Amino acid sequence: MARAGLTAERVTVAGAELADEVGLDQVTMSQVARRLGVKDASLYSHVRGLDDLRGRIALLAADEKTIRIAEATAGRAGRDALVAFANAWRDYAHRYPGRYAATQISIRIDPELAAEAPGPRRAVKLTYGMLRGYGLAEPDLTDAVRLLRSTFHGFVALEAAGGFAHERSSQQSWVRALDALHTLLERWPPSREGDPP
Amino acid sequence: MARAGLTAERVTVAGAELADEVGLDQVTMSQVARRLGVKDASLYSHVRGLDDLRGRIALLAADEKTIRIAEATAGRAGRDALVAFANAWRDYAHRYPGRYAATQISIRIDPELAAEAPGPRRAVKLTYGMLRGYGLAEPDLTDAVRLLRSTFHGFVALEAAGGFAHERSSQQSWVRALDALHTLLERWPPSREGDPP
DNA sequence: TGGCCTTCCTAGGGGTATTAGGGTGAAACT
DNA sequence: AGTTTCACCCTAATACCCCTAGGAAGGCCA
Repeated sequence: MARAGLTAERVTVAGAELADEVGLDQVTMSQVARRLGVKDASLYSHVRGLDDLRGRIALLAADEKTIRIAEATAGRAGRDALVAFANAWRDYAHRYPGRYAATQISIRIDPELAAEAPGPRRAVKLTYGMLRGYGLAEPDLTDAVRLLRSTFHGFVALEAAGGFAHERSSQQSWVRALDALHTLLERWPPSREGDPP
Repeated sequence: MARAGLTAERVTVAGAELADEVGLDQVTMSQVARRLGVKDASLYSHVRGLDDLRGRIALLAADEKTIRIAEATAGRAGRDALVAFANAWRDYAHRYPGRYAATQISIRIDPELAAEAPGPRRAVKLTYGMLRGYGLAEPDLTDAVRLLRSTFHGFVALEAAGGFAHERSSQQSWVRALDALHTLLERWPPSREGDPP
């Protein structure tokens, strides 16, 4: 009997492809095994179980997305960097919807596994770096990073959920949202009275 | 044998409660049936299946959330309305995490069922109404509505996923995000060159 | 060649979704 | 009151899924 040559990474990639094709919640051990030409029990030598597989898909996606963003923003600053960052984010979500959905479940990933993945940490650094040109200082910087991530994620999540009716294309709203965020970052409002540090 | 007195709505509510307790993806026909003291096959007289149940939970959540927002924003305008709107949204997501998660799957809900639910339509109206005081005209109005919804949803989604580390409380970032959105709405940037309507 | 580890298999237990069909309560009609 | 009707809930059966346990067989090294 020929060996299939499985490995944790190959199983993860097969799961990620399946997630993009049929949705993350349709990713099952049986389907992944079928795609790899193997019985489902064989996967358990490489992956602890379904939750572990989903966690690995999430970390794979986080790494891939971070790399795309890093390439897109390299050598850019200010508005250019913001637009490149945001478009790379959205492109990834559109192109790999299943993988992207996996990134939303980060709460219950094996910490040991997550510690090795550079994606999330690097993503945070990238976002801070992108904002360098706007001259924000802590804690405004952290607040701005969180606002941007929220808006980017929220936009693509609502797009994926069909939350935007078709009167106006979501592409146009996206461009205008980036305009708005850029001007917002240029004139970040000072903290109002009564906000303790 | 005593009748359990099931109905589509009671099944939906049981599913919603279960979703809040154990997570939406742990909501199963068997668990819901157990909670209602009934065999799982009995549920199929009231609900078409698991997907249908999830769709009903989503519509229930949309209605509930819209009502909370409507109550919170009644009689308010400008910044007050914005803050009340956003806090009602976030409170709902925190208090009913399973129901809230259900609202993200709106893409595959039975259209016939969705047509009867007033929640989504009313939510859109509410958002437009809240922005009335800022003096925006179409298509900026639609773009602003989408930006706000994206940010609100993205923030609570990232909070739920554990996306915000604990250096700075997410509550503080939330307050500052609302500040930022308010000033942004007051000075909505004009459309840049080359944006066709 | 012989031993050993890894890989993949078969077998099986337990859970879930869904359909088909039957019995029984309770209200409605005569 | 007796009967009919219908909605409700059940049992039974099929098919899929996750996961564990234990066995056979390929590849590596001595």
